Amino acid sequence: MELNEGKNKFIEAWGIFGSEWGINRTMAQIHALLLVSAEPLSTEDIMEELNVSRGNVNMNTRDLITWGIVSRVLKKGERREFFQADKDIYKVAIKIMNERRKRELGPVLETLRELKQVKGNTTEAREFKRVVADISSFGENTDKMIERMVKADENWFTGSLMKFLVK
Amino acid sequence: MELNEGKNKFIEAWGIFGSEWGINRTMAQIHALLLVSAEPLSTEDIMEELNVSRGNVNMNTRDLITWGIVSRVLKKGERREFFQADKDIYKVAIKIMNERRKRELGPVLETLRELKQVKGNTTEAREFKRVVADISSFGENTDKMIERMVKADENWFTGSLMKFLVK
DNA sequence: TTAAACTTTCAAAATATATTGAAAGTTTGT
DNA sequence: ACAAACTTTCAATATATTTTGAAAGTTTAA
Repeated sequence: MELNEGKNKFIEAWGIFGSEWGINRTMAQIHALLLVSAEPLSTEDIMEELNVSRGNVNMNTRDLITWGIVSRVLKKGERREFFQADKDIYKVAIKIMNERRKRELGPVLETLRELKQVKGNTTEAREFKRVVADISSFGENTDKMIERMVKADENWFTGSLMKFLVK
Repeated sequence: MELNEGKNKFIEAWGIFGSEWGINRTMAQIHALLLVSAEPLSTEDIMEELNVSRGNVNMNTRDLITWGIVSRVLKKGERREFFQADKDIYKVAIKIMNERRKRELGPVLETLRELKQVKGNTTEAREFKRVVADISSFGENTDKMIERMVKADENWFTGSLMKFLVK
């Protein structure tokens, strides 16, 4: 397979994978394109490569930046901005997990904490509280686990954790 | 908070959380409703509780069944089927992870394996293959990790793993 | 064998999400 | 201060996904 065909296949695969996990296709594709580009790309480069509009590229690059996995870079002598993806996949994975932890897991955990306060001592109420407490405890542990991953260094992640889990 | 209000809040929260993770809202809500119901529910019960159509309930309950986290039950003397969710949240989480592994991770890993065969020995081609190999290795490890979780017993999950990660 | 009780299907409609692109806004160099 | 070069915004449009509900299909009991 040729390099260019490979890049296109990667962009396509990453786009599908992203959309299966609630990330919009273009955002995932821009991320993929930047991951496999040797050089940082401009808005125009991305527009051309993926056939999407300027507005779309602007929105999604900004979004990728707020996720902390893409950064703006300046080339000397150039007025416009270029974009570049962090190519360390462990850092990327941890940043994504951590952002989703904060944005999506956080609110659920808060709701679950409230729900443990439901009144009543009937069988039904106790059963409800048991289910909620189980889910809550599972969620809190997942939350702490991701927090620890963020603090740990890459070596811990690839070394100790992977050994513990996979070997 | 009263039990009923609590149940509704839980159903709402679970629906939002699900849709953020690429699971349709009704499916997540049906799952939530079954999780907090003391008794198995019929199609009609679910239609009424969530205000959705018969077709929608039918599609989504069948989908939940293929995920392995909801089962049909029969009540004696009753003609129709009732639905019941597995309330062991660890089992549920592992089943969901494992299904997503098979359905979504699998195809990506296959593509990545192909992409490692890209021709060329230029700096650009080597850089591409390095990025692909990194992502591939991360993905394969995640895949193996989930496979091990499936095989392990609940105690390993709640005990050893959580201790290793969180404590 | 019939019909009532129930489940499933799927084309059409509704809803939600993503994308466009032109206009407005901003920055920079002269 | 100006205008060229660039970025951002957002209402309109397009696309994708979900939901509906009536009709078709199936099962059961008498």
